[in-house]
Amino acid sequence: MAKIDLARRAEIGRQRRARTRAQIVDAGMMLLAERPLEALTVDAVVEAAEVAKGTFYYHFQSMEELAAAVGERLGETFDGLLAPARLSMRDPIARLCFAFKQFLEKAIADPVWARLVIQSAQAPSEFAGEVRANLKRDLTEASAQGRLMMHDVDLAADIVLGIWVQVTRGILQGRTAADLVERALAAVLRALGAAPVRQRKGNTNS
Amino acid sequence: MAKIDLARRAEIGRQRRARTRAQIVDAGMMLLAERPLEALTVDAVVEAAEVAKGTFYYHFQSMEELAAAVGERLGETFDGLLAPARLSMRDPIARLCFAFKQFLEKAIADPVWARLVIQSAQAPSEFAGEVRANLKRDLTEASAQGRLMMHDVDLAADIVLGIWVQVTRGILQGRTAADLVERALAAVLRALGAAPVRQRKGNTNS
DNA sequence: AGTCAAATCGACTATATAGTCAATACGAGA
DNA sequence: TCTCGTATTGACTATATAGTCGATTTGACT
Repeated sequence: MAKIDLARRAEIGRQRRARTRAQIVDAGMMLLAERPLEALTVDAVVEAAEVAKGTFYYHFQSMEELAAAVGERLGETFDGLLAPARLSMRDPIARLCFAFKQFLEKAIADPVWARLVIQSAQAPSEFAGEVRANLKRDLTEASAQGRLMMHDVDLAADIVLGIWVQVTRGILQGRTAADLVERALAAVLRALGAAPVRQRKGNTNS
Repeated sequence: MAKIDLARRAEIGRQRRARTRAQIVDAGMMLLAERPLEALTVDAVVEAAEVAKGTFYYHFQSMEELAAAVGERLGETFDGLLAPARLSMRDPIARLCFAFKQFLEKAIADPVWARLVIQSAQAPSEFAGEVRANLKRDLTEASAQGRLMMHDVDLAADIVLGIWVQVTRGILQGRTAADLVERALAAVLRALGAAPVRQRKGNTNS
């Protein structure tokens, strides 16, 4: 008899499971920040996560699956960084500027995050694709408003991404001059042929 | 006695040795174009080069040493691409434009080369440092002539390199619009705040 | 304290990779 | 054809890594 509540059991399990899984993903983030996926071993992950090998395979089928989980977590940090922009900014160029600054400032404040971003930017991952898609959306909108000198949106996206990634690399190597973020942003806007965001009726943020 | 000419013997050996070594470096270039050094195995190299494992270790102490040799070869292709510029162009911005165009056109024509360049641009290798140093030299000279809106040479270098690398990535993914190279170059010059090279007395190329 | 399903553990087998070395092949000159 | 210094070979050992699975622990609930 003893009709135990199985659903409850499962719920408890899910919580414990989530904690351990998070440990493994944390370790994965740390390690993927310093070496590419192909060079990362399961043994290294389980040692860093302080977990047995079997536990890894209980949570993930392969390293690729872990990498996907790390990518998802990274995507969440992006969403967190950009949340204010989505709410209040209607101007596509203002959004672009805000995101660019946020990303560079985050990179300055959190080198592990920066390294992870750069590693992820290498391979065409799901995460990289999403960033690019959002960027292209803003650029297309700005272009439609006649605010850009460039009309090849793909090229424009490559220019923004390229400068972003390379400046982030520079930050990791200690090239952090005064006003770096503002200067880099100004260069991006010049490259795009976009005037710095001016106050227009109801277009900029609050 | 039979006083055999030992120097001659060594010379013969050196020739055979050089052939085999070149085979291994070729294989290394091919493989390093598709995966990072940390993910490359000696077995994979010797299989691709069609030599025995012992032969690899007879020529190189480690994979790192092979990577260095590949880097050197890559550097030679750079020199070859830029040779015309060194001879005739006194204008630093003209040199920069020429190099930028050469590199992108080479990337379009030779995807393996492009992949290898991008992989090498990742880690701060000796090769990457040299490209950066040359670029900074030209940018410093241009800045001294008052031809640049930017005065942070490191940032300027990051902008040029970033756009170059990202556009090259785009090329590898099939984003090769018409006039891509010219448009990308124009964007770089706008970002730097440099007017397109105009004919000045004795400053441009022949 | 006892129960039990879920989660965790770590020893174990398979395979892959690094690095070594004695044996062999090569080839120009004697 | 034979010699001999040099280059090449591939089998071999040792180590690292992937992936499995039965044993063990955990913790809410009874």
